[in-house]
Amino acid sequence: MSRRRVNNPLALAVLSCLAERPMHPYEISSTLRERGKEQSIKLNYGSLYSVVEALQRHRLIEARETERAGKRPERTVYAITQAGIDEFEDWLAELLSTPVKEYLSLEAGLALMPGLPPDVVARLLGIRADRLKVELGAVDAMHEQARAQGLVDLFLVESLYRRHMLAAELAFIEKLVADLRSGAFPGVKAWARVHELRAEGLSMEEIFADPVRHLGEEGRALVPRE
Amino acid sequence: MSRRRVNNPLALAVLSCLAERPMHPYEISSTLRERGKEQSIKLNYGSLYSVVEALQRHRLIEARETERAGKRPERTVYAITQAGIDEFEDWLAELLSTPVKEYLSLEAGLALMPGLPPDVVARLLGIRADRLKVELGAVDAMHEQARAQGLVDLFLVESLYRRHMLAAELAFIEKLVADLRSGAFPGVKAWARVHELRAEGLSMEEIFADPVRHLGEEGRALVPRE
DNA sequence: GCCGGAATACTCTGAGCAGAGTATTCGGCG
DNA sequence: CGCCGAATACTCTGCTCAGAGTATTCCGGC
Repeated sequence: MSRRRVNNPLALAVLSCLAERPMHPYEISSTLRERGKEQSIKLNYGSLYSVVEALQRHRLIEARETERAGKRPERTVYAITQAGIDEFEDWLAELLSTPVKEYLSLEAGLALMPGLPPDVVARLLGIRADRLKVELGAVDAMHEQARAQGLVDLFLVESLYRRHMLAAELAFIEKLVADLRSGAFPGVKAWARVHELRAEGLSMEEIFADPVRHLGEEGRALVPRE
Repeated sequence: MSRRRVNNPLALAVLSCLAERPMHPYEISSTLRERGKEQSIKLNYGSLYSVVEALQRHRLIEARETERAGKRPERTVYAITQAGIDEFEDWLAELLSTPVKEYLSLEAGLALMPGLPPDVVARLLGIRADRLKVELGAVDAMHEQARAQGLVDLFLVESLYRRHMLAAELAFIEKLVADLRSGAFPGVKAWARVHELRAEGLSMEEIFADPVRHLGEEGRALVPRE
């Protein structure tokens, strides 16, 4: 089991809404959406209702009343408990203070990148760089609009963080693509050669049985010592 | 349903191993571990075996033989199919070329950060910065050791990416902490005041019914126009 | 030669969660 | 005044996957 009884970050968002005032689940979802929090916290109804149920089971929130406006379906209004407030503050503090290992999809991609030839990888990463630029443009436009509407940085800080990380990724990718294209990336020749040989029908075992013969001096570097 | 029949990145890693040569599941896990890929791709046995089963169901891999060495339990050796090779290349290409929205835990934390008073947030983020520095040191030490053992960048690239992103996060956090502490962060006074008032028993509604009275001129900025 | 710990090689279980589906009601437009 | 689409407000289903548990075997030390 993970540290928290309810692990989904959406539960933290629910607690943060209910810390302001009692609400019913759909109102929680609308509030989060209005404030743009669904950009940072994945929100879907399936999860929302099961998360609310789980929070109630653990007495972090409690049902207040079931009201009905007009002929609309019944809605249960929930309020946060003292235990819920404590959990919210403790959880949020942990989130801010403690880095956790996150498995980024690009990290997986880079880890397996030798599975494609270097020129293909360079082309694909080039495409990624272009797409990142488009995304950055969209984020910037959104920020400008938000500021024009008088929104302060306090409510944009998560988006500013996102922008910062996107820009960092772009910088890394552009450097990597440049090195792959220029040949400055060490071992790129041998890496390309491996794919040529495999296309000719050689197996990995055959190639690495005598790397220097098949790949040249650079091939030696592909085989870790010890 | 998501685009891939088998969605777990671990499945991609399995395909990448079997693209080299047939293996049995436990050998796949050892191979990934040896190469340090479990730093970038979450690997646990429960997932591994269900992922292998799913890949087989979709004819991306197929069972070759069940062998037994000595009295060890039976092991099923799997080989990749042509469909599996196609899926591997297509999937990897997508991973490299197409950014996907990932929900970072810090992004969630920052989005909900107004739920704690600014001085507390600054302290917590300061702790995070310290921890990030420790992590960066560990990654650097690991890289030095890997290079000393003759490992080329090709097999470290995902770790270099990770390092780059950690450093970027650190830079963002340090700037943010400095702005919070110096008061350069817009709205920080009003934000602190909201928490004081709440501690005195006022509700959010009461405070925001007349923000300028409770929070001063700065309070106006906390209420978005329109 | 026997004991303990590491390595080998999985299996089981159940909670969580995503995505799709459903039913109702409101508001605006022709 | 009737229709259509958007908004409201959920419910259901099934699959994934994490974590813990299990059994065997090898190996090194005493």
